[in-house]
Amino acid sequence: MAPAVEQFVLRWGDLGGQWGVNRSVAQIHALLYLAERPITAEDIADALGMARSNVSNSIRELLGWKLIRRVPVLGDRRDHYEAETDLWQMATRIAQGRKQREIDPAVAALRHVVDAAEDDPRVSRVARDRLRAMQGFVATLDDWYDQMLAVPPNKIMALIKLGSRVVNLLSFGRGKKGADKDGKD
Amino acid sequence: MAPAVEQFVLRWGDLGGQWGVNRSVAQIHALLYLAERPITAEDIADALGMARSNVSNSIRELLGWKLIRRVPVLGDRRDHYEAETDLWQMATRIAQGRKQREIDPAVAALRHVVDAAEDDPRVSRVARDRLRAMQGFVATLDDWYDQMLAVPPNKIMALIKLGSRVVNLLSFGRGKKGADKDGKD
DNA sequence: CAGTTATTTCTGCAGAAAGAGAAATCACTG
DNA sequence: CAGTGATTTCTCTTTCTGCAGAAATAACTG
Repeated sequence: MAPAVEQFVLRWGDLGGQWGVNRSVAQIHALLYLAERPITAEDIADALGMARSNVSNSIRELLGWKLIRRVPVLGDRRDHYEAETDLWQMATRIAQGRKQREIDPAVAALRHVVDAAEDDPRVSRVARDRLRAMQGFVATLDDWYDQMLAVPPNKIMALIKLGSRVVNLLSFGRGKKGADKDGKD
Repeated sequence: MAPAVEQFVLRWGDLGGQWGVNRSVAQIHALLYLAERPITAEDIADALGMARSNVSNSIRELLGWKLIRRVPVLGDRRDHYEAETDLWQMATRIAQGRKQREIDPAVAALRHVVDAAEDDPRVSRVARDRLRAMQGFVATLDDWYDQMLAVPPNKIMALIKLGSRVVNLLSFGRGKKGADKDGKD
């Protein structure tokens, strides 16, 4: 394996660790992302020096995230895998997964807490207000997140390319300071 | 401590754990967020049942993220702390912190890997292309992130309230399907 | 300068998580 | 039904991380 590829695999694996994805999973994903053609589980285990079982479990997780897919290869009974290479698809799927697994439960928990606080006279007025504020805020973000995930990738890309200029293109460019016209507000 | 408050502290603490913030830090933050008035490190240790030293370290971290601040109290030599209660400030500071600590290193690492790949004949054409694509993608997102953090909170809020309708308000609403006018594309 | 309060650093412990490998089970093919 | 590949489950080991507490240091006050 070329040093650069190896580096990428290692870095990506490490990165995954920081983001709550386990290292093996991230490494396998990295390897498949750079692979020219579909490869088998055994090849993966071989290339990365990890146990077959570990590869099997990790593949299962990656399939769950829809970041890789199984592809049949003529004349070979073994399963081969290839990665999703459309980066927007990738990003979207990761974002969806994280939202479902982390954000949604948080929102639910928060709602529950706020409900409990409403009925409790021992909770100060200040605390109650802050809880409500937090709940509203999170709900707003959550809603936004959903909407953005529903917008087709190419349009999102256009939005991003616009960057902060989007602010000026819309009506609320009428802020106090008049002349910040170059995306640097 | 009222049950609802305790619940919030616990939930928030737990949530922090999932996001790479350690539990004590998140709990202290939750407690301060709901507090009516500035409180001392000792009170915190007391309320949450953790060691003074632990509180001291956690406070230091929270100060680093600028999520809480020190405030003097008349007639009391001890230090008191209060939380930032503006949720947009909070979100912005967390986002900035995470970017600095996680995204930026990743971008740098990726750039490094791409450079290495360019000079290496052992790296296949496909792999090289994919690395470049990844690098470009991440750089774009990184740039966007920076720009958004620079936009004042109230404008961001306006954008978010618009949600996916923002797409239609801008010129590239001329997609194939004509009539999706209610934010549900 | 003595006494009090805060911070900081270091060390050790405990719990959680990750990964590896063995073995059992399942599925398919000829 | 024998043989091969794949998945799944279980357990063991190892590694990490969080947290507590002790001790050293620093800052301030009367």
